[in-house]
Amino acid sequence: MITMKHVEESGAKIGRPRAFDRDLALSSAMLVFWEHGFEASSMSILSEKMKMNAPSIYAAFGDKKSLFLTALDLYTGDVTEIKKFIDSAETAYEASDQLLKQSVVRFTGRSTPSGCMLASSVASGSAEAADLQEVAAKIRSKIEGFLRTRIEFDMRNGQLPKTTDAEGLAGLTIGTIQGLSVLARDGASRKKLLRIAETAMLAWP
Amino acid sequence: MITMKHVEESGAKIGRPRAFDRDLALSSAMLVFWEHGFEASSMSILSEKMKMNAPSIYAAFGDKKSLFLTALDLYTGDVTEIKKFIDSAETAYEASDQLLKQSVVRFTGRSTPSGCMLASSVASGSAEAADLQEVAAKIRSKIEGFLRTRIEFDMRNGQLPKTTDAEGLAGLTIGTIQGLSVLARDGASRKKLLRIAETAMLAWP
DNA sequence: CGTGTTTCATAGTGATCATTATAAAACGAT
DNA sequence: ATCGTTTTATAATGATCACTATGAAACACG
Repeated sequence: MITMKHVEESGAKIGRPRAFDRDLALSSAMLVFWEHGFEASSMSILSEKMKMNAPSIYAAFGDKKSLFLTALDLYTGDVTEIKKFIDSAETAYEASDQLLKQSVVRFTGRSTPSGCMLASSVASGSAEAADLQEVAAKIRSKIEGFLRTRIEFDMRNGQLPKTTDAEGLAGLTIGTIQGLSVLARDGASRKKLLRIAETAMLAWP
Repeated sequence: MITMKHVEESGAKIGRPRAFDRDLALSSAMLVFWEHGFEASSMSILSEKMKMNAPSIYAAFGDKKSLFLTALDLYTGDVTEIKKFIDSAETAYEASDQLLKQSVVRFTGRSTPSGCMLASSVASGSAEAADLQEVAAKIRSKIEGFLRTRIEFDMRNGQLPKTTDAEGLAGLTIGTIQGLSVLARDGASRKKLLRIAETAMLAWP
């Protein structure tokens, strides 16, 4: 165990070299989960798309749930980065507008599945996968909290009226993003979704 | 075959009587699909909740996809009724507002699963279930069309400005409904969702 | 070259999937 | 009571599920 750790830390290669690129394989797994969701993504198709045998996947990423969570991490990125983005925006309005527009762009990428992985991959599922739904819910809740805090900040600073419904606007933004994901998966064009996003911003004072 | 048809038409009972209530069983199936989605709803748990053996289910509803489609029909009801509702409303604004509010109520019912069966049950899935996703998409598209037509009607009648973005508002309404479903499944309260719905209506001119 | 270590590839594990074959049960009609 | 019909219940079908046991392959090091 000690030698193992030492070897890993020094970066020396011992034993048979891996035949896969970890980042690439994880990215492939992300795309599979993104497209088909957690439950409908079988280990066999994951194995195929990741170009890894099942035992290699388990050795590198743990079981299917762990793999999914790691892939979800790759999809969402660091949530504190989102907070930074929201806080560093000119206004809460601008932050929400950008969030919506960037979501639309991401949901309609040509080289990725349609919609939002966070929204669709665990939208429903068996009781055994309920914990994954909670993970997704918590991420949404966090982002909504960031937005709401920023809106309240703007209200105190006079950039938004004191009567603004921070909870309503933050919820609408997150809700609209999730709704845009559904429409994107239905095949709606980027142009149309951008128009819906613009329309949603009309709700702001 | 001729006798069979005749017997069915005349309503006479022949053979062993069924031990299940078709409507009740279908309703139970709907609840299962609503909660867990199409793929995660196994025939074994459907069989349990419907209080029917698998062979009885297949005899009465066909295969799993047919059962799902029949259950989805029960959930959505007659879409032309929705069109009637939209057209008979005072205004397009009122129709959209009512649609949002009724959706929230339905998504947060105490005796039913959270969220929208149309939105969550086929939000993702295997390639073999892609046809079901299309069915859901078409229903959404139809309702969106009804709304858009009504908005354009109001624009011509002067109840809405000529500059109104009918596509944007109709899309926002449908999108928001789908987004509200996600938030409902996350555990958001009816009160909070109603506030988000109200906020969405602020986008109207 | 031989040894230790790690990963690879194959082939399996039992469990569960949707679906169905089989036959007994329960009825109306004869 | 027997027959025809329909539904019941049990048990099985092959396929696929997530996951793993096993052993060969491929490297660094002595």
